Amino acid sequence: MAKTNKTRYALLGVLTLRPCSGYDIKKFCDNHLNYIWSENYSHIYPVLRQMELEGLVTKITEHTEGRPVKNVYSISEKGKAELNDWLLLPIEPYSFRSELLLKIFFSGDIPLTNIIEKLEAKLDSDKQMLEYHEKIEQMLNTELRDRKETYLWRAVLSYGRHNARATITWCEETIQYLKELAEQEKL
Amino acid sequence: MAKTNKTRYALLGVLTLRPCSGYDIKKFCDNHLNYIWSENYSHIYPVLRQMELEGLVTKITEHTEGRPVKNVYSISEKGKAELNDWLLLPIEPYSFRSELLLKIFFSGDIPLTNIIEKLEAKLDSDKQMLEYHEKIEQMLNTELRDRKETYLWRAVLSYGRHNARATITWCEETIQYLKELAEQEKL
DNA sequence: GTATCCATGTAACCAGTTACATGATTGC
DNA sequence: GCAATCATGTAACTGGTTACATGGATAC
Repeated sequence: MAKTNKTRYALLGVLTLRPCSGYDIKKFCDNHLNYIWSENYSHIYPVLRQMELEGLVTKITEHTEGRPVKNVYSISEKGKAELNDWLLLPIEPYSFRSELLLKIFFSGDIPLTNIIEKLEAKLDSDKQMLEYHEKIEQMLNTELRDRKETYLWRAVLSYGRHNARATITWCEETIQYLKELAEQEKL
Repeated sequence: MAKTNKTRYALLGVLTLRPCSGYDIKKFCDNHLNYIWSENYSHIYPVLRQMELEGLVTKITEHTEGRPVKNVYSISEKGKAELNDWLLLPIEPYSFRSELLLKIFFSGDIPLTNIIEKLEAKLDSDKQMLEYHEKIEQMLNTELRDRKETYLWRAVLSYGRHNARATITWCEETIQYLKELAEQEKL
């Protein structure tokens, strides 16, 4: 069997929070799950249709004047059951792949300045990630504070923070280290 | 164009270190790149053959008595050039996905004990990862110490260490936090 | 008048996974 | 006698990406 399709569970998960269109789901992933999960339209729409056929979700088509037609999906009892079964299963082994680390590993003949540039880009993006976490944190303390899942979302957020900080520290250390090496080479 | 095939660069990279068979490459990935990159045979072999056709690698078939035939590949000048071009390019944006975090995010109706189990499994695997890092560290200080790329490998290893430690801390904190919650619920 | 947002999809492609197939040698 | 290692591959599948296609409404 091929790797189980996790997209369906991600979509079902979002639908437990509230009924959504494909467009809403995409927005939710981009705005709230960005640092955990990502999806794109061309995967969301077919999976939603497939799940409708399987009876995991139900569709209602909304017509509003002056707006495009909107297909709003809700999770069914069957869908909830399937999601629950999956949530209980242990985590499948995951093969980590990092283009950045792979490149550095084989960069013996690449100018140090080029490697440093890559590290600085990574540093930037992880700093931005931390700011993004701040925003989510604030949301957890305001509009989302009364949802029963808040404590879990806080835990998930905390993972992102720990790892972003670790990466930032590593970037800074490594940039420093490579810069010192570059200095020595010049002498 | 679909996401560029990074497997070829990983294979080319390994071949810059020494000529290898597909089997050797797989072993190298498992033993040395485990925390950066992974490959499996059914991808390695076709990609090697493809790269041979493109003139990026050359093949020599070794016949040794009492052993299976071994196809040893070496990187060509053209292959080195292609690898180099890729190494110089900036890192492509990467969409992070974590099954563990996704599950936790949607585990509002799942028993806390189940979530804690998953965290303990993650904690274990990251502790093992740290031990594995120790081994590589020792290799860097002994048999690999005279290779010119050692300083880069050290940097890569350091990433793994920083992130494993961050994850371990997060797991411990979160387990603690959930256990306290579970206690409160019992009261 | 231009960019962004809302909204839904199809077509084509391909990277990577799982399962299958084979067989000799070495170490416990 | 059994498991692990050495060694190479094919077949089938599918998840996910990119590119393409459309078009009205709203904000600047």
